[in-house]
Amino acid sequence: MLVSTKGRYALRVMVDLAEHQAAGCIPLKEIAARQGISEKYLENILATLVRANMLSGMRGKGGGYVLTRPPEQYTVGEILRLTEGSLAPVACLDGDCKGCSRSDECPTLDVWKNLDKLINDYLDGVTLDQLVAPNHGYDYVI
Amino acid sequence: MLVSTKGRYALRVMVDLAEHQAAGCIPLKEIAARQGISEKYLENILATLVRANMLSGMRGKGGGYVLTRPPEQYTVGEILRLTEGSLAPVACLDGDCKGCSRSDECPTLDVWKNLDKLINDYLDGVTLDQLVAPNHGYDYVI
DNA sequence: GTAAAGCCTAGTAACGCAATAGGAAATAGA
DNA sequence: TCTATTTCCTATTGCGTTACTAGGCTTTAC
Repeated sequence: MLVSTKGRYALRVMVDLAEHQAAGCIPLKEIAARQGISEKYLENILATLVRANMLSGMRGKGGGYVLTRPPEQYTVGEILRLTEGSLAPVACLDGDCKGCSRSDECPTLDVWKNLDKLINDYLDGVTLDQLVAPNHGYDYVI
Repeated sequence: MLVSTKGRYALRVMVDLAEHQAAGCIPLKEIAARQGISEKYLENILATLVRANMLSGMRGKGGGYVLTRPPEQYTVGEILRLTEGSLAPVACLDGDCKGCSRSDECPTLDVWKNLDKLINDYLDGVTLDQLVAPNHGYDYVI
């Protein structure tokens, strides 16, 4: 599996925040309820996004999370690479294993490289605003 | 990780067999040595390929493995789908989880579907003969 | 008959994933 | 200042999958 729950949840949450950005700070509780994800698990995921400055978290009463940029400036690729660690389709292209002793003569390496580029290019071409439902684009603030 | 060692090894072995097909039956021992893969582990992988009729195994002295079709009739996609079970990039598209209760409204589902198609289409477009090293195409039989 | 090969069923150690637990620190409002 | 609400931080745990390993049986050529 290329993308685990962590990455999938992260993406859904980012879309959720984009859809509700007009409402300002959104507390984790609200996102978790809306998305049907355990609050504790979401905490981990949001922490990763905050540390990478994709979100900012406001503590205390009335706090919550907000996007740090407009939705069109996030790509799906960067969100997934961050939360998954890597989107490499095989270990051969991923950090540690890089520089396999057979890479010079490996007949399959090009397939993996092409696949890797295909995946990353596609996901880097999709931005968050493209995933926001049309009817949510202009939330009214109550 | 989309593709594990099982799929990677399977692909390398298939290429190896394609390169040496002129030599007839190739015993597991020889492939394992050439590819630097544990014999016992390779056994499992080859068993899967044989059961799917991608290879045939000849028992007894002088036995070994041969391709059942010409290399240009194998796609990388079918080899990997067989050995990996599935090439779906997310669990949402894979057997059990299919029909997630949120799929009707999921804003990210299209991304996964597109990615899935991209991956499978690419891998189905690459055939085994394209991975065979040029100098191995016409092995001399000794 | 024997050596060389594939076939078959288990078993196991290590790892990563998904989730949980418990508390510390910050903040707004009463 | 007290309290409720919220994020932040560091573990820990159960579970399934991956990557192998073990041992024995069957087939076949010489």
